[in-house]
Amino acid sequence: MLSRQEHCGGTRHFSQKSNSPMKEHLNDQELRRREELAELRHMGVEPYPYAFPKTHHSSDILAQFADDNAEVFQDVAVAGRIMAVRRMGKASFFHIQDEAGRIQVYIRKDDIANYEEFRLYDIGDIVGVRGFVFRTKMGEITVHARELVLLCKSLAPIPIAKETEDEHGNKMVHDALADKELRYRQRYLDLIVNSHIRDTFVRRSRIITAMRRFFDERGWLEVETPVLQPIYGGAAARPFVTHHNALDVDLYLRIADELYLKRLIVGGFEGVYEISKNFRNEGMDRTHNPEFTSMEIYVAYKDYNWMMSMVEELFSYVTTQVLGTTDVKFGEEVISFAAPYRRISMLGAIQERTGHDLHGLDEAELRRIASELGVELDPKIGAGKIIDEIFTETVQPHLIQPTFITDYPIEMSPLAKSHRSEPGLTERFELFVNGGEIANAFSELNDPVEQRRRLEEQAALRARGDDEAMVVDEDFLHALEIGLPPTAGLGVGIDRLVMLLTEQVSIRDVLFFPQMKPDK
RNA sequence: GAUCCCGUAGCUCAGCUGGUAGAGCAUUUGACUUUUAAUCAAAGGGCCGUAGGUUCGAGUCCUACCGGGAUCACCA
Repeated sequence: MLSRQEHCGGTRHFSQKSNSPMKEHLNDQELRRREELAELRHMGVEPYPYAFPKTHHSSDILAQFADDNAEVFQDVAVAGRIMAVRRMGKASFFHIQDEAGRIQVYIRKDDIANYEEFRLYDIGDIVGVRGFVFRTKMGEITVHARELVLLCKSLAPIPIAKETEDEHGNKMVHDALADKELRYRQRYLDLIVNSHIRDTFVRRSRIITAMRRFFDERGWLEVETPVLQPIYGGAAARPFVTHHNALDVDLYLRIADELYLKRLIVGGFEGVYEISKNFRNEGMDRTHNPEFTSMEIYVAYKDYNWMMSMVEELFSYVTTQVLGTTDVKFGEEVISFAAPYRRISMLGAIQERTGHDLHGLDEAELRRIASELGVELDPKIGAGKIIDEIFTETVQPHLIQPTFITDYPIEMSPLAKSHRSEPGLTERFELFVNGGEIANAFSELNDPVEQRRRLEEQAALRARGDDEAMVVDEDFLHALEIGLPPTAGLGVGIDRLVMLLTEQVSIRDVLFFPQMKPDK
């Protein structure tokens, strides 16, 4: 027996793990586990074997086992991470956790050849168990082990959360890993210890899968376009810059897919979509991560009216597929994604909410109304942005149920087609849900002369110091000169959609690995 | 970028107007062949985020910095 009490030397704070290959100081638990590892090897046990033929998930057994069908479960093999151990001398119970949940295992010295080995196992180790299923006298469905195999010796301790129920059946969690920084930095630990957060990410995956299926069924093609771009475009945002050594040129990480996808419509595809990471070099907060996922789709021969109907179908489909209903609970609200959604123009929505008709007003008049409404304005912004500010302050927070806001000022929408009947506006809509924007779409501007003029206006803004204004992309303009058919385009912020459908208020809770400052 | 709050054992946290660092769980040793927050007995474990300062004396007070969280600003 090793004398494990002799190790009371250096300890290391749990959160200060460095990436260096050599750990300078091991705490007592880490030292002990290394000694156990050596002892296991000395006993001839391979602590890192190659495979284990498991037959069941924990949930399969718990769902299907009944006392009168016990013979069906005479020979099961389960595997997972040890999460709790109760040793009673010559017999022990422990729980293992697999992808689907937890199940209890019972081992007895009489039944297991390597019972002695078990004293060298720890919480966190991964084991395989072969045996039969039974119900303990306390009523818990349990695997009675005939064979116990170590599959992975864990060298670093994991925080142990214990869950109990009070007399009312309310679950209480003790000693959970609650520190958000640790949870984000070591998401693998978070997933082990707070296994319910897995559900958010499973749902995220299903949302994206449902979207793909919806598009694929309609014959639209999933495509990939460059992440590294010589000229960035398609949105108003600051980019990340990187450098290609062989070409000796700076490249930008994409801020949007838009301009490349439209090139593909020029090339003859009639429906293309892309689900991809975009990168914006801006602030981080509850709703912004520097890299985020968006879905953009472009369909030829359609306009934004068609696109609104498509979005209604899409979100009805996705919510039904993923949640089984179009009614989505979010906090106190129940949001209905059943079609149709309300459609109202931006100016109409402002008039409805404030009583002010902003049609045809000049900048001075708009500023007067803004200050009357208590909306603070940057003195540099023009008429279009003033309208947007008024909208954002007075209308947007009230848009809880899905609402299409249509017909945005032309200055804010350099890639959208001018409105067919409303001067100064574009055929653009955004979909607002629960006070936030989750989709943005337009009838795409395909007049190459007008597009050039609009991009040159952006360039002028840029020259005056607006570093988010767009850059003139000559190749994109050339593509438009070749000819883009009438096209409707849509972008959906996937992370925000996932937040909405998983009842999360922080983007960090729908990203496995949110951006963090480097750990020191 | 601004403001506020937080940083004490592996985890969750207590530590009052400054006076020798605490609890529960986890860990170690012993007992225990149907336990389940297992139980019972004993034990080990702290650069009190970092660096200065005030003080006879700082986990506690002051300053700066680092890290985190929240709110606001920015960001379609």
